[in-house]
Amino acid sequence: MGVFSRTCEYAMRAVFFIAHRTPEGTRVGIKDISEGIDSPAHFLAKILQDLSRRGIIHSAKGPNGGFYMTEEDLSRPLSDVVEAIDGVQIFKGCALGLKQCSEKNPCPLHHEFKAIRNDLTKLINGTSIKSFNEDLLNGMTSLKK
Amino acid sequence: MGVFSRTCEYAMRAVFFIAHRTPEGTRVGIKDISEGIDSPAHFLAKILQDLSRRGIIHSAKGPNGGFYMTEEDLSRPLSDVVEAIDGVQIFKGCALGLKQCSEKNPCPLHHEFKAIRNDLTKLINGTSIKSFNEDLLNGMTSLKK
DNA sequence: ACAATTAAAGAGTTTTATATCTTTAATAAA
DNA sequence: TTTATTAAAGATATAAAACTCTTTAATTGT
Ligand code: SF4
Ligand code: SF4
Repeated sequence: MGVFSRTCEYAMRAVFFIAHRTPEGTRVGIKDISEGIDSPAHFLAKILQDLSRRGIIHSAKGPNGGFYMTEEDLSRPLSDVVEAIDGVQIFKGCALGLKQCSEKNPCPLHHEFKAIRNDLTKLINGTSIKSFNEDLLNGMTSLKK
Repeated sequence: MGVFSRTCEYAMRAVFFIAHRTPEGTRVGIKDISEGIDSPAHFLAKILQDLSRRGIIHSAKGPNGGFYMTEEDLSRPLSDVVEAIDGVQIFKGCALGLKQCSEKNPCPLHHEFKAIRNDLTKLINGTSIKSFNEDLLNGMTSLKK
């Protein structure tokens, strides 16, 4: 596995996809999303239900229903998605899996690892979904496989 | 989970522990190691068997047997351990789990993420087990929980 | 040769992550 | 009010990771 769990990868891709596809109060269905980001539809449904319950994205049932994101949703940092799925371990946890981190008595990887962890936190926490989305709209980036 | 799998965390801790405990041709048994790094003994045995088969550490059966590391073993980068257990995904894989990485058409996280991934690679690949071990011997770092 | 010690190997079990399928509830439009 | 459409929820199923227990093989010292 990479840095994030597969579930979390799907979640992030889906969030970018929804953000990209629902600019003006429109909605996008689970089928479109799962095809657009290449993930199993039913599994992704579970993930989006979870994000929706947490208020990270929004959804509406019925005809013309689907998933969408409000301006407030878009202004959230990507870390909200990651923490909802994978928790904070990736931002706070130890490289060697030790329970207590001591600055006084650190494990061999401590100093460099901490810097890397901080950079990751800064990237994921310090940038809004919207700003990633703007890159997508500018055609600079892509979610296609 | 943190950056590495739990199995990989055990492997790294065990390697540092063995390096620390077998300075002059001595050996250390699975029991001592598993207690020293707080991991399940039989499970760790499997992991060390694997590392031993790959020549990353060495072992000897019988009385006064156990695990040990040669000078050559110690000079290896920690990335050998990580790659043996978790593979190269962590160093090469995409944040969003996309299959093909395109510099031309990158995913939204690409640029910053790549930098972080490179830093991690540099840390794990660019430093020998011995040098971590020297920190341990100097009492600067610890594996105790 | 024999007994003791140690890792290696084999064969599970348990837990967690990932994935699928079915049924229900909400909404909208006719 | 009925039908179509959509997400939510529930119930499993499958696969992978983590862990345990038992047996075997190698080595040492007596
Ligand atoms: S010493 Fe550093 S790497 Fe180790 S657990 Fe603490 S913060 Fe994490
Ligand atoms: S675009 Fe960047 S983050 Fe995305 S898969 Fe490629 S290298 Fe990884």
